[in-house]
Amino acid sequence: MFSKACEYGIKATIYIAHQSLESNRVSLKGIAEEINSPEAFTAKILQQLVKNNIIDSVKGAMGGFQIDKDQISKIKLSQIVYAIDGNKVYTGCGLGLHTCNDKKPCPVHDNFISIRNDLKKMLETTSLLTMTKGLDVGLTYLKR
Amino acid sequence: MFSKACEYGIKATIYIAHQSLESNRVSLKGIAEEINSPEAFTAKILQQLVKNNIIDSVKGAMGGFQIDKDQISKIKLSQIVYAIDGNKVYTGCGLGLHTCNDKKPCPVHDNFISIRNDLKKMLETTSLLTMTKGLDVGLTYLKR
DNA sequence: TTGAATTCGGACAATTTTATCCTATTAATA
DNA sequence: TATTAATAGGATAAAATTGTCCGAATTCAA
Repeated sequence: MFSKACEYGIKATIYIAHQSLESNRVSLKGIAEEINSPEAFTAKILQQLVKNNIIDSVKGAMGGFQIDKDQISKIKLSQIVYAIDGNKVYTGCGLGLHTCNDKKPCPVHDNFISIRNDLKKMLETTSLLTMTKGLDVGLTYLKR
Repeated sequence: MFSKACEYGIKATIYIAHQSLESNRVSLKGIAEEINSPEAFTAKILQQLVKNNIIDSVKGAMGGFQIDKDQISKIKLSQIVYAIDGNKVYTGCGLGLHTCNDKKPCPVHDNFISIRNDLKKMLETTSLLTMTKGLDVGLTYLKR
């Protein structure tokens, strides 16, 4: 569904948010360990998230990544996905046609449209805060 | 959502079905032209579909690809997708976790599960016949 | 002010996916 | 039976994605 890069990005953002809620700034190394991802590759993805104003970075010793506490409930899953995978999740035709719309639909257009809409809606309504919820009670997990 | 190979596979199968309904056997070349796909690559995909008993092939002059007329309503979109992309559409966790289930869910597990179920259901209930329907009336398209 | 810890960014490498090429095999038909 | 039109299949190439390495820049703290 998403690219590997996007999966890492989502997990990293959730972890950063979770730590930010407890006022902890986290390092690349810590993130990669916690979400089980290749460190250098994760660094690239974090850079993208920084550029897209989803997370903040602080350089230098004691530096790291963090998210403003009051942003955590405002950031939506859709923003993270968009920052890394672009809008292909939303726009793409199920069969990869360039022009596929209600007027010139592909043979599976109608079937896909509703599922795509549901997915879009879900991404746009799921907040970062929601995704961090289960973490501390050990209800949800970021690795394994 | 699907791989390029899978997209070509779906389009090719729809085209073959459409022609088979009119008792026409079609060649690789004709298929590739009709669905706008690279010929040699399409050949590989057709081989997979043949091996998975979704389409039939006839070698030699006047050979080509076809589908038994009475199979066309029985073949489901899910079979085509499975033959080419395997079961990752069904099983994969939204964040790519190895172990992600109701007992140890990832933070987006519940959100994904229903969309995934809807997708699965759609793939399993959409028949090849259904997908060929709009084609002859010019209601749906395989290229552009 | 120097050293250590850290992110940034460019270049590169490995892997996977997509695509091509060429030869072998098969079958119809002249 | 020879020719021709087709699929089958192996080897290879190109492109995209995933992953690594290393030096530069920045910041903290001794």
